[in-house]
Amino acid sequence: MGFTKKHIFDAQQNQIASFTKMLGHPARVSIIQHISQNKNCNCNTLVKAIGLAQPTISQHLAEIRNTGLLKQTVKGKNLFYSIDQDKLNACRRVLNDFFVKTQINSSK
Amino acid sequence: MGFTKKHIFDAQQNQIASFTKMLGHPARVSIIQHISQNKNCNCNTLVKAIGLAQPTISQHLAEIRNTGLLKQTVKGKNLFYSIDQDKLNACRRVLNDFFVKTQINSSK
DNA sequence: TCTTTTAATTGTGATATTGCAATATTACGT
DNA sequence: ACGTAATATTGCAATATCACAATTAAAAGA
Repeated sequence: MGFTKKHIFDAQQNQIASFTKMLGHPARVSIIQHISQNKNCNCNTLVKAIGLAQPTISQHLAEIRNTGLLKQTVKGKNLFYSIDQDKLNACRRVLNDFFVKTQINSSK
Repeated sequence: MGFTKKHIFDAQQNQIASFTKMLGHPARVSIIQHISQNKNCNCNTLVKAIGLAQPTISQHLAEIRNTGLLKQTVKGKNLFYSIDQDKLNACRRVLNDFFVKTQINSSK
């Protein structure tokens, strides 16, 4: 087959999987960390800092962007990225809820 | 290429990516939820509850097991799974640390 | 011993992901 | 208009993932 059978799972399970799948690559973890720690972080900055080719970084950025975690600001030739804190908090809450439920019920 | 260049990232980034990658499939999210909510949960239970074929469930279980998140108890013919709470807590702390750092520094 | 149950393993086809070179696009500077 | 810088897109090869049928392995019960 090769594709995930998403339809047999509920919305919350797919949401958790979607966010963690996006985080499931060290380059994307690193990109998010860089953006959160540096103002005026653009694609070139990330290419130099991380050491992957420009198309590769651009592609990872697109995947992060697709989850809604990034905000963009155009300044001249540059496209600066920042983290959408509301979206990040929402993801954090969903994951936290998952952890809480996975812990409480297991103590029965 | 096709493979991840893990060596250019640090241990923490790879650890976050490794755990979230494991969580990045709704079947594995569902399996973990089932195990945490039911005592005496075995492979067959999960096959019936989730609706994927036995080898598929077994394979997902193996991926979760490889991150160290599962404990096993043999009772007769059955192999019951439970969540390793220490491991889960460790993953939770690492992820929480990631969230905190991603939020605090972005407010500068 | 033979059958049944439980679960892991193997093999395979389909699809997705990773990474990059080459190219295209867009906008700024001259 | 032209050159340059920044980034996205395209195309491609290598590898990984997903799902399952068939098989194997191990243990329980008759």
